[in-house]
Amino acid sequence: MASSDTHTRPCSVVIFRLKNAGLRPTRQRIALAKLLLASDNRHVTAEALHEEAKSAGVSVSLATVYNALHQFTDAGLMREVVVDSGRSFFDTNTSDHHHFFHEDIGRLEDIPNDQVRVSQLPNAPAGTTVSRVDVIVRVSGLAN
Amino acid sequence: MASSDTHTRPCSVVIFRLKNAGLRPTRQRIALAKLLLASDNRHVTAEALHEEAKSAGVSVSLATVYNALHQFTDAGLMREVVVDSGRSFFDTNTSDHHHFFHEDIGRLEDIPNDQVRVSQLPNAPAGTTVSRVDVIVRVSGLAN
DNA sequence: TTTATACATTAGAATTGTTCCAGATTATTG
DNA sequence: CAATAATCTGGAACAATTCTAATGTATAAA
Repeated sequence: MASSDTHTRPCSVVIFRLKNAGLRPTRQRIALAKLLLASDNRHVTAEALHEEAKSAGVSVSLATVYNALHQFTDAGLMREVVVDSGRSFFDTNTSDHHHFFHEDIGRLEDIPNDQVRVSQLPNAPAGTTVSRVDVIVRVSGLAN
Repeated sequence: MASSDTHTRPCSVVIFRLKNAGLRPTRQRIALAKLLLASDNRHVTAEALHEEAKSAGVSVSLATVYNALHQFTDAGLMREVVVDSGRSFFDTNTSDHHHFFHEDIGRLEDIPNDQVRVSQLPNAPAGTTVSRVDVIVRVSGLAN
């Protein structure tokens, strides 16, 4: 039947991605990956994803959401962005890019790649290597 | 006597700075300000400053350390830097500058002002204004 | 000075975000 | 299908931070 097809196809893509990353395609991981990896500019906290899953009718524990986010991150399917001490954001865009952080509403937004240029960087301190350079443009509503 | 002078002078500077910021120069705030504001490149967490105060023989509660750090920050005497979800760093350097973050030891280090140039920045999203641009160069030891 | 008052400090309780755990479940392999 | 290894789960444990209500202290006014 047709409706089965519509469901099967995106699922298999997600399953392939998970297997490819060395992760067993379990019900929970498939559901979370479907929510997340459909778009390449999602920025979620664990809590928010947990809520989203629940309201999508998927039953997952919060611990599993944390596990999955870290596993996806370790596998290179997502990355973690630190903008707020107190909670972690996970970003489905794994390409080299930077962020706006809306301080008043606590929301992250990608900055289009060509709109930030860091033309000079220091050498890494002796004995270290650079693992990443983050540019965070903190913005707040005009009202503030 | 001479030794009294040596103690009195820096104290009065700190008291002046506190009063100037609209903060009552209490025993606790004076002690913390002395520890912090002597140097313009200190990066502390609340816990670390609390320990430091204790081992300097100053009795302050952790809650007061948190209060003082936030008040100093609000008054523009320090600023908060977010590099690690899970704890906050406070920086005594209030001038425009950026940071190295040593991921393996959890230490922050100022990047000399002239060693980072952000030559292109995006416009702030409609309805917002930029409150700050942070460049964080994450480094880790060669061993990793 | 003293006194009145507003502001600060404190210890410990409460909250928040996250990780840990031990037992139940499920995907995979043969 | 059975065996096994990985995964999931709810709740306890944890760490950083904030809150609270009682106590203490700086300041300004008398």
